[in-house]
Amino acid sequence: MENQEEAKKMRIVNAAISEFARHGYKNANTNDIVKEAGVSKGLLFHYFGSKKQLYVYLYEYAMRLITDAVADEFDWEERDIFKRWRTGAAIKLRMMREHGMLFEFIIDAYARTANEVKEEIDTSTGVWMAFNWDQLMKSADTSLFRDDIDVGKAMQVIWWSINACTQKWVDPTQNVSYYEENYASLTVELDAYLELLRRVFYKEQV
Amino acid sequence: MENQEEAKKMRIVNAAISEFARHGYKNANTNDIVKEAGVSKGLLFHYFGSKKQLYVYLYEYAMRLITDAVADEFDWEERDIFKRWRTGAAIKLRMMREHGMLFEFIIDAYARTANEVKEEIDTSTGVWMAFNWDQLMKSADTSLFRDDIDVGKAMQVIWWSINACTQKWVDPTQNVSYYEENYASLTVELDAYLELLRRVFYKEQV
DNA sequence: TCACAGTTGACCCGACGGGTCAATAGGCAG
DNA sequence: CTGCCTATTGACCCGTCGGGTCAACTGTGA
Repeated sequence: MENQEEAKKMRIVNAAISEFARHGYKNANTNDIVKEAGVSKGLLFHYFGSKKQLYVYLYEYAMRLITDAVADEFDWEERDIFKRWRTGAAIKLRMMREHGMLFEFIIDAYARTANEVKEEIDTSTGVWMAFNWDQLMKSADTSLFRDDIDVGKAMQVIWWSINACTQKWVDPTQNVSYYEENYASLTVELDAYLELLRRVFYKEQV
Repeated sequence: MENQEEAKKMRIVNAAISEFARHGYKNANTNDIVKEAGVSKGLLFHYFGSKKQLYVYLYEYAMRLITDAVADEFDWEERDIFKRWRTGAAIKLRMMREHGMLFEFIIDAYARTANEVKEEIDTSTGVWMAFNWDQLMKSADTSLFRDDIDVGKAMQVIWWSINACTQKWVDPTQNVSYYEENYASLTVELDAYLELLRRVFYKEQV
C-alpha cells in the first residue's frame, strides 16, 4: 500500500523534526527518532540514506510548508501593523498546532546548526526567509501611532510580545493534542495583548 | 604562590561557566574548558575531581554571586515598578558584564539540565530563587497605571521587553571586552524602552 | 643537589550512535 | 500450499568522542 509507506515516512519526518528541533543536528539521535516514530532503524536509512540527507529533506520540507502558508494567507496590502502582525502570528500559531516544533526546527537550522550542514542547505532560501520576515516590519502605516513615542521601539515591543506569547506555548514535553486544546485560548490571549498595545501605542481614537 | 593557584582556578571556573552555559551539562567538553582556560587537563581534575563535582561547585558559586548582588543592591521598599525593575535589570547587566554567561548557566542549570545532575544540586536553592524572582512582580504599586488597561498584562510586556533587551546582548562568540564596550549603550537603550513603556502605561502626569 | 608541590598531556577504555545486512514477515500469484 | 518478492526488522559493527589517569617534568627553595 502506498498510503502505508507514506504514513510511515511521515511518522519519521515528524519525529525527526521534533528531535532535531530539541537537540540540534549533531546531538539528535537517530535511535530516538525511530523509537518515537515507532519504526525500525533500518527503515529510516532505507528511506533517507543518511542522517544528513534526512536533515536536508526536512529542511526543504519545512521551508516549503512555511513559504506556502505565508503565500496563501498573508495580506501584503494591509498597512495597519497590528492587523498585519495578527495575521503573521495566526500563521505561526496554526503551523505550530499542525506541525509541532516546525518553527523551532527551522530557526535552529538557519541560525545555530547551520555550520554543521551549511554546505547542504541552500543558504539562499534562508536569506529569502529573512527578507520576508523583514517585510513584516517595513512598509507599515506609522501615522496611527502616538506622536510622542518612538515608533521603532514601539514596534520592537510588539514584536517581543508576540514572540513571548507564542513561545511560551512551546513545550517539548507535550504532544500534539496539547497544542490542539490550547490553540483557542492562546489566540484569545494573544489578541488581548495586541489590543492592549494598540490602545497604548495608537493615538486616541476620536 | 597562593594567587597563582587561585588565578588558574578562576580561569577554569570562567571557562567552565561559559562552556556549560553554551552546551548544557552533558554536551560540555572538558577538553574545550581546559583549552579555553589555558591549563592542562590534569589540573582541572586535580582541583575539581570530576566533571560533575565541577558542575556542582559552579552552581553554588553562581548562586552565591547572584544572591549577594541582589541582597546588596535591590531595594525591596521601592514600590514604583519601573524603578524596581530598572534596578533588577541593572544588576543583571552588571553581572553579565563581570561574569560573562553566568545567567545563561544558572538558568540552564535550573531549567534544562537539572535532570542530569538533579540529585547533586540543591533544588531548594532553585525554589528560593524563583520565589525571589516572584517578589519582583508582586507588591508593586498599581495605582500609577492607566485605569483602562490590564496591569498584569502590562507588567508582562515590561518583563518581556527587559528580557529581550538584555538577551540580545548575549553573544557566545564575543569575549569579555565586547560586554565592557557595549555596557553603557545598552544601559541607555534599556532606559529608553522603560521610559517609553512608562509613558504609555502610566496615567498622564498632571 | 635534593625534595616536593604544582602541573603537564599522552594515553586508556568504556559509552555512544551512525550505519549495515542477513533474516524475517507478510502479501500475492499461480 | 508453495514460491517469490518487497517491506521491514533489530542485533551487530566499528569509528569517534571524551571523562578520567598517572608517570614524568618543571621550577623553586633550602
